[in-house]
Amino acid sequence: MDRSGIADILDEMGTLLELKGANPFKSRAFHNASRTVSSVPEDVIALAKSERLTTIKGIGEGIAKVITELVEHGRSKEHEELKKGIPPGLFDMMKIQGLGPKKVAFLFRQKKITSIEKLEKAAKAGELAGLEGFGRKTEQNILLGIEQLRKHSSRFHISTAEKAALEILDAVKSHPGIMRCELAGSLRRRKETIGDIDIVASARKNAVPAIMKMFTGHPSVTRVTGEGETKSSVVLSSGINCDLRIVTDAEFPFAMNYFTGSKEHNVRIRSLAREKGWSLNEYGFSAVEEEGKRGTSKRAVKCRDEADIYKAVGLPYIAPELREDAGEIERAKEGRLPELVEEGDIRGTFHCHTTYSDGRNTLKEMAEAAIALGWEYLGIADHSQVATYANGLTEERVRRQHEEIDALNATFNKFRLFKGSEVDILPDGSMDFRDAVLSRFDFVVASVHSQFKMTEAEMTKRILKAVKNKHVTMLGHLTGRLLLEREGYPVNQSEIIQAAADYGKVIEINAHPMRLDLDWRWVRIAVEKKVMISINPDSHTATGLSDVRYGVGIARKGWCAKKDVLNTRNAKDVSKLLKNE
DNA sequence: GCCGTTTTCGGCCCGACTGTTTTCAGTCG
Repeated sequence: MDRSGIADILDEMGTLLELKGANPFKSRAFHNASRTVSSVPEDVIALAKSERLTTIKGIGEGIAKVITELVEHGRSKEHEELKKGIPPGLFDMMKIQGLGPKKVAFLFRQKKITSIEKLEKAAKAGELAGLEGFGRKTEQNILLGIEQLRKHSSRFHISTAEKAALEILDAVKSHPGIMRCELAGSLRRRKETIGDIDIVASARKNAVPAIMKMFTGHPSVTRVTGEGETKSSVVLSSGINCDLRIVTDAEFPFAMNYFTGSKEHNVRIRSLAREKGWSLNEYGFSAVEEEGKRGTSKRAVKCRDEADIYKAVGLPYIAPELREDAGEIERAKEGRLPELVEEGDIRGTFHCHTTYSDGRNTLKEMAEAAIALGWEYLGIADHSQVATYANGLTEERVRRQHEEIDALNATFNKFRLFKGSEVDILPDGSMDFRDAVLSRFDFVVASVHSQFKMTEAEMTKRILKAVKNKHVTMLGHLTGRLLLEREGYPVNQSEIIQAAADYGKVIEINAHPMRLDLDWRWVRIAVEKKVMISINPDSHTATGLSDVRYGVGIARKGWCAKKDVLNTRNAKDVSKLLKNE
């Protein structure tokens, strides 16, 4: 069993423990271990085989045993024991807003409800109201929750969420009573997909009711699910939940920190605060009352911004993108946080399509858009010949495109177009152009566009062959990770990243918002193995070039420093690097 | 189940909101 399979089982075991009403800290240990397994840079499989799993923080004797069993036999006895008597439908039921493990387990025990369908039937028949802890209101909310679950997938692409968020954020910000107001949550942490939108604001006390009214009455709001003095929740027309929290200005940095999360990061920061004798919540630090020591405890710390909070717990500022409790706190303690790449460091990008294949804009228009962004170069990479569906270029058309690029380059002052191609990796792992043609490009992006239904081993072998091809400089949207509804294909990312390191290849972060398919965890592993990263928008339009920022978000999550990113180099250095030095 | 510069036992982050209750449990983030 591979890493993600192990992570899934551990997570499921955590949920099973919740459903069975086990010690909540025990179930949390499994959920934590699941996250750890999918995010540590070490090779979990190898550690299991050499009995060194417990060297990983958060994996002890018990969970190590489960992982080892999964690696060796593909199944775990303890997992199977836990699953006994728990219908799989209960997991679906827990996805309904307002239904957690306790209520789901209760409904199962009392009413033998084992699926969303049965739950819906019971709720519609009015059989739930009157049960212990259930009333009319809960029954209605369950039906609404089911409806919402069916209508919308529970997560949204960052680009969709950002658009919806900025619209309502601007409206709230415009209220004269607002002092500070920002996006928090996973949107601020720049995750590829967003569960809901969090807005944190500070405001004058007497303006709060009016601001809440303005928020819940915004045209993009379709349903108000909660309205309180400090917090209101709504559902937007796009189906995304959006929360607004209003605090005082002194509390603002604490609220920002708290609601930016991640939850796991917060837990760690709060522990650090505790070690220093403070309790930390979304409003500030307060002294922990020690028994018999009343009044002697230290004074609360005032913080103007988040950096002050980190300073108070003995850490340097940690950028939101890093706050996943994936090693950032240890690094911060050691003063070894990376100096993250910034959007402003980007000097150009690669893997862009034009009207030569399936792009919407001409070479010249793409170049002009890049110049308008202040970039120094742009890498053109239209499709290769086998991609007939995308109007892939024949050898003859490649020649013509190169002539046009040469002519355009002659007209530029301080800008350059690089000649590239997104060449298909054919099912047998060979490339879609002859070596003689490949050698004419400044760079070659190798991508899979066909025969997705291969096994993981077959697909990995196919891509590894391309990695070893000396004309290939860059691997295009390569992990085939399933992101929301998009089709994916299975590959062994570890092996491919290792091969990229061995053969000096560049790995692409596909910045196209619908194709953010390189998980930040893998970016981080690539960075640790010193693989060069390229942030490419896979743009088919001139306006799409600015999508690079989504890739920058993922790069930052993956701990990319400026030096790890190809696009931060000047044109001359890029040329050298792509020529394989 | 995991962890330990006080610890191998006894902690493990914390508050708002909701809907159900009549003082609180469950859920969420």
